[in-house]
Amino acid sequence: MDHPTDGSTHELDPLQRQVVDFFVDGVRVLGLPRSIGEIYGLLFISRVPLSLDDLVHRLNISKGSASQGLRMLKSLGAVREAESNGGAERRTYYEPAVELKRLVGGFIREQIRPHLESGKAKINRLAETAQQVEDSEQRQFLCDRVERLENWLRSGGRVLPIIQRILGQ
Amino acid sequence: MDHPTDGSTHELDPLQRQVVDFFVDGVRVLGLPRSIGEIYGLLFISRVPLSLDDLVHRLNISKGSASQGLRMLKSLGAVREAESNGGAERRTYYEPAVELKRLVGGFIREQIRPHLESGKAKINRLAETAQQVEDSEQRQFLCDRVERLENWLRSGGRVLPIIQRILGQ
DNA sequence: CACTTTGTTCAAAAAGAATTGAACAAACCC
DNA sequence: GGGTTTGTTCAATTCTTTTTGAACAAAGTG
Repeated sequence: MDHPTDGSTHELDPLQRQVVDFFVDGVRVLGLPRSIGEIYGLLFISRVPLSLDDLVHRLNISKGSASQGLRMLKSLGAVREAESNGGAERRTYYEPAVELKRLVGGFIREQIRPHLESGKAKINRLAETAQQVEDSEQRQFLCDRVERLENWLRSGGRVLPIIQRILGQ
Repeated sequence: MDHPTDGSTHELDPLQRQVVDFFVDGVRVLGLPRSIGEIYGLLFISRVPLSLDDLVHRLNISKGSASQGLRMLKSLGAVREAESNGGAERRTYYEPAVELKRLVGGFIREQIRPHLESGKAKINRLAETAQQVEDSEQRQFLCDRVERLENWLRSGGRVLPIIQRILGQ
């Protein structure tokens, strides 16, 4: 009962290592944990879908890490469950989404939009507070600043769809 | 010898607190440390430039933190040293850059471009390694993937100037 | 020069985030 | 039901990053 899904069971070969490291660095820039990069990287360079167990063994990470990592990658739309061949396979295998459009879209939806939304809410509260300041000079200054923040977020909101459009070829 | 630069010396008032927290959250999304958000936030909501000491006292952070935070903010182009009034002032005061264009430009230059560059370098090495794979099917697959990565980075490189242009009004 | 004021540096401590692993659930099989 | 295989959850641990604070430099002042 062994599982050499791709021709190799343990230990990444040097090229796989290079790719995994590339993605580890990549996701760190995005503020995502290392394991996410490892998992996605290995899937990205695999010709066949891999199971959770494959990931655990090949990357030397815990089942917990692999499970949580896959969950997040799924929520980002960066991996999907592969269509099982027969119906006789109960283990699920994962394959990467490799279109930049999808990856960027998922990241924006899951990681950026929510922050923009909560940012807007905070600014609204801020505007209220600023309105209540007695001193009119000071109030004017504060309202200016708040307005500037509103503009920032508006710009952010406008730029996202454009990014998505450009990255969708 | 006291320094109530802005009318208050200690303790942020509720509005200042709200703004600082807003920026603390904001910079965390960008993967920058909390202190950066605190410092920029307080400067952003101050009508007059503040000194390192002002920041230390008002934010309850260490001199070390304030010094390093200001250094980073300067390198990002997010704060600048204020023109000293007379010449009789040896302490330096800081004020925020409040144009989104500048902030985004600095972030792209300091945090994004370098990663894109090093990413390109890694992909080049990757391409070499992939070329040397014996099995021609496997080599074909790997080269496809590498090419895809190259496209991703190219797209990234193309999108940055567009973002900058849009955010510059 | 001795003394103060302002700011930087960096090793050590604290805070925070990710990973582990063991316990648990769910689904399948005999 | 009892046993196995697959996957999830979450408190405890480990690892990373940030912050602190004390020592140090630099520059001004009397």
